Amino acid sequence: MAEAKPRSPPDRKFVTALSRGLEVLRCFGPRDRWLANQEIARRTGLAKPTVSRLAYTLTRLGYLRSSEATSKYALGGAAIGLGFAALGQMDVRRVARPFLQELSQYTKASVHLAVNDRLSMQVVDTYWNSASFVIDIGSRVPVATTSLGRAWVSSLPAPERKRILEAMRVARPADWPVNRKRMEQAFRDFDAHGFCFGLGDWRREINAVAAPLLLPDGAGPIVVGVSGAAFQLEQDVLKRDVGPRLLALLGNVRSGLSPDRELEGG
Amino acid sequence: MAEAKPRSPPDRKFVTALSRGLEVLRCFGPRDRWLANQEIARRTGLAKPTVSRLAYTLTRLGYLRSSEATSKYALGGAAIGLGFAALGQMDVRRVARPFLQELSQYTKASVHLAVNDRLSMQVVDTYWNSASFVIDIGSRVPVATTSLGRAWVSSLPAPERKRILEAMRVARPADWPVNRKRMEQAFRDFDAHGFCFGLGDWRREINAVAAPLLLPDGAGPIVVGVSGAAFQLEQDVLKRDVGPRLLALLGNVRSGLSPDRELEGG
DNA sequence: CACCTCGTTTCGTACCGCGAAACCACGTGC
DNA sequence: GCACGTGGTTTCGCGGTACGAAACGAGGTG
Repeated sequence: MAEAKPRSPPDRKFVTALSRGLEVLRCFGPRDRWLANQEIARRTGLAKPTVSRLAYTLTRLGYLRSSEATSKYALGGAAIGLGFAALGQMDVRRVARPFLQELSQYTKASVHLAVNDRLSMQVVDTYWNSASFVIDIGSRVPVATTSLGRAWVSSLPAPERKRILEAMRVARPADWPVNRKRMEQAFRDFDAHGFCFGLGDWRREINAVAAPLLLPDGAGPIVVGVSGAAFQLEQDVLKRDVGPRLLALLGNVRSGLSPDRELEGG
Repeated sequence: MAEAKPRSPPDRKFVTALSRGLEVLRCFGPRDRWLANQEIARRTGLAKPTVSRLAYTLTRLGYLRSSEATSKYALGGAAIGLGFAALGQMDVRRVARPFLQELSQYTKASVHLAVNDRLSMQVVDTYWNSASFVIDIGSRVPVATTSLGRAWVSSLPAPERKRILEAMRVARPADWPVNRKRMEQAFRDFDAHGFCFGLGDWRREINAVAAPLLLPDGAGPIVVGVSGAAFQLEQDVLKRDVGPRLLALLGNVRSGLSPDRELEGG
């Protein structure tokens, strides 16, 4: 939704129909598997017939599938294919794997690799050893209240940083005062140490530390984080042991990516 | 102006611009990370300015990102987000995990969970213990030459089966004679045992067995497969030990999914 | 049956997206 | 320096596409 500017858009390059179709796909969060036409219309702010046509198109292309009993849609196989095509191109994952595994073993905690998507961090790799608590691949966690998210925001240049904070404020005005305070603390942490903390404010009893990895290929920053039971990962441990190890890991990963084969699609 | 339109079907419901935009995204295979405007135009058969506009739109929405040096695009974070949103709704994965892990341990081989996307099988979960060869999450393998693909085709009703085979024939005419023979053998295997084999014809020295899991939620069949070194997983072992265990596993998974909470979105 | 609710189809019109051609921006050879 | 080649973007008028109000249809309920 939003973006509804029927009068003013001098942006002749922007293809509205495409944008709307993708907006329909975006409706499907992890929470809602089946959405009715009307619900999609409500969420996107589009007219019913429009949704009907877009959904029809998406279904024909395999991005949606419709329940037999009709009138409900769910994400289809093509959507998965698309996401994994994107995932497969992140050779960071391949390079980082052994390091992440090792760190996971050492810390006896979970190690995550995440990318940003709007106001969420999308976990694209997970390693754990005996942790009872697992953020699975595919999980999404909020930017605002996790170390993963804070590390990501911290790594952005000032203007983008500001845009994100503004978006956060608008999205959850009630939480903004506390979020803002925590975020500013995160910036200080990042400047001082190079990593950010998450101390029980996403989930009680879960502490975490995370740091961004900037790649030279123009992609958004990737974030690596360690999380585990608070009694095991006290802030002091995170700051003095886990955090520095995390930074060392990032250095290893960075040099593991051959620095000269950029933009080579082959 | 009266009369007919000789060209496209009068499918007033189909939104062309959306379809084209998604076609652009589809260009990006695992092979090609960066695509130039022209290359996209070539692959999709669209006119250059059209591609330019679609790419612009997709970039603004986060589905693509453009290299600094301009003129090249790669898949962006939103694409990943979309795929994982779809993935997160497959609670099969959650339920199946312990069983898959156990089977992986028992067989000392890799165990995969895959869904179909056109002529590929998309691996959405992987378990391995000490296997040297790993098909990672996100890998795609061909339908035609793998046990995963064969099991999937075997599970389809006759008409769809036919359609897929036809698509396979068109896509790779040269390989069709041998593929057809193998596929027919796969159908016989499936009828006889309930699973299909892959014996070194995708990768030498890799044997595999796979079986489909049909879920009551109207989704396409999901496929579970075991693969490993040929000398460890001889066909006889696959047929007499691993295969039956695989079927038992599917039974467990199926009953693990509470059979009555269908179509219930959040 | 009348009366909901929700999804799809119709249909005329506004306007959106299309693509030939012009326009740029870089490289490259001479 | 210039012509030339290549590859991407912008212009702009036209055709037809996608939009959405309203009509239609399909289930469900009293």
